Amino acid sequence: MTLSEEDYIKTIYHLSEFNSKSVATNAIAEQMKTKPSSVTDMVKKLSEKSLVNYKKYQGVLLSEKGRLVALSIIRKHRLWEVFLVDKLNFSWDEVHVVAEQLEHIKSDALIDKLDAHLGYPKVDPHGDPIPNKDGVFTKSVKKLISELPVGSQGVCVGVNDSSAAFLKFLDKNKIALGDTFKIMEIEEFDGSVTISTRSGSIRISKQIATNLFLEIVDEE
Amino acid sequence: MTLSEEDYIKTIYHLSEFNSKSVATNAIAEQMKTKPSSVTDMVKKLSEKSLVNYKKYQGVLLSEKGRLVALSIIRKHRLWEVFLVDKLNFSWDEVHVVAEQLEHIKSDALIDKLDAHLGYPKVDPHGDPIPNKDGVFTKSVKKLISELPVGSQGVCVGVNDSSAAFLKFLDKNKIALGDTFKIMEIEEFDGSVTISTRSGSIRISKQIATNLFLEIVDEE
DNA sequence: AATTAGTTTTAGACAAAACTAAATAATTGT
DNA sequence: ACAATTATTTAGTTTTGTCTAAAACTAATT
Repeated sequence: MTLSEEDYIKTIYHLSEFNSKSVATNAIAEQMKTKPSSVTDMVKKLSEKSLVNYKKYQGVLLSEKGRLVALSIIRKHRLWEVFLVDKLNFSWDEVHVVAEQLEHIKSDALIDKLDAHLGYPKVDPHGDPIPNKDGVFTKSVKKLISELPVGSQGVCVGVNDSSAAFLKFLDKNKIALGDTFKIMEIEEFDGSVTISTRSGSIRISKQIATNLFLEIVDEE
Repeated sequence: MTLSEEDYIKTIYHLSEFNSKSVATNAIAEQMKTKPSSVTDMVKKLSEKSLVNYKKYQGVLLSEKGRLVALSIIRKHRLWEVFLVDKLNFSWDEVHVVAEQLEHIKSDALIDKLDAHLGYPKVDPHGDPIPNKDGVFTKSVKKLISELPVGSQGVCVGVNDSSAAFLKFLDKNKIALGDTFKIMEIEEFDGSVTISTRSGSIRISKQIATNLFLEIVDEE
């Protein structure tokens, strides 16, 4: 597998992760900042290696073989992210770019030993699940606060908006990654949400609630 | 810098590491398992970027700029080797191939943090020195036992011959990487050497002495 | 000084992965 | 239903790094 092939496989996986419809050439091109014609070429090549199922004008879907390749790349990406945050003290929002490079390192032994070194983590620093060697993983349970019902409880694992202003707001309100929150009350009128934290209850506006991800603990 | 350019720079560095003569096109080709014509093409390209000094038919030498690039790649390679051995429990002889991939990861922050995480090591698992950020490093003090005078003391950091038979011999005689040895006596007649180890003195043949590297501690 | 053996460079070609421009298929709005 | 729009593919180039084969150079020998 070339680096480029791996990147296409990964992109196709992510584009079909939720809606399991076939993926459009244009969507891939846009995501990868390349041109649709380049996508067509590569998709033909991947199809010949039976990594994707492809028919002209019909979009693509990963084959089972392709899906396993994608999951092995994602496994590597997420394990490296855990390493960068837990062992090298990177902050959660700096790791993606470096992990995009590290995910292409080819060595099964390396990944096995890294996994062991990290204590077989189940999720990466953004709360996304880490597939095991066989591509098996628990569904993501990462949700925006605004999507959760009263009573939900979870660990804050990420933000949508990483502007300086927003991060400053979080800091001021003593909200940090890794904190555990519980949804106490949802105000129907304006969508604001009251959450309880270690340091007491606070009310956050709808805008904040649509920018904070929790990883829910009591779900499988 | 492309991956390929980095590999050429590194190879040229190693070929001129000891004899500071200019490096022959053929030598580079042989080392890199490529053809002399390919080397010429690349060397022209590197010359245009003033990474090497090159005149037709005269061989190449790294420029100061090129030397610093080489040292930064070597720094990365050796730091990753330390990581693989110290943190992931790879054995000293498995790490080179993986480190050849890891050395190309581009992130200054990553290398700084890795360096700190490893405790700012001075040498890699083979006893080779690790350049600092500015390309400064202490000369290698790695020597074969057969090259050392009586009284020398050092840490065993590597072997020349990594055949199963040789490794088995070392195991049987309780010689392992990381052990400290002192040269007690050299037999002129057959070149055999008596060394003291933690577990007592043993005599090793000249053949063994020319296959074991020590890193000398009391030298600059 | 000429020959020869070995090394290095040139020239032309190829594969991979991208591109542009043009052609063709699919979809959508009226 | 069909014209207009949008999406996709085809065809032909470009770039990077490689290759082979042939030409040119260097150095050593006669």
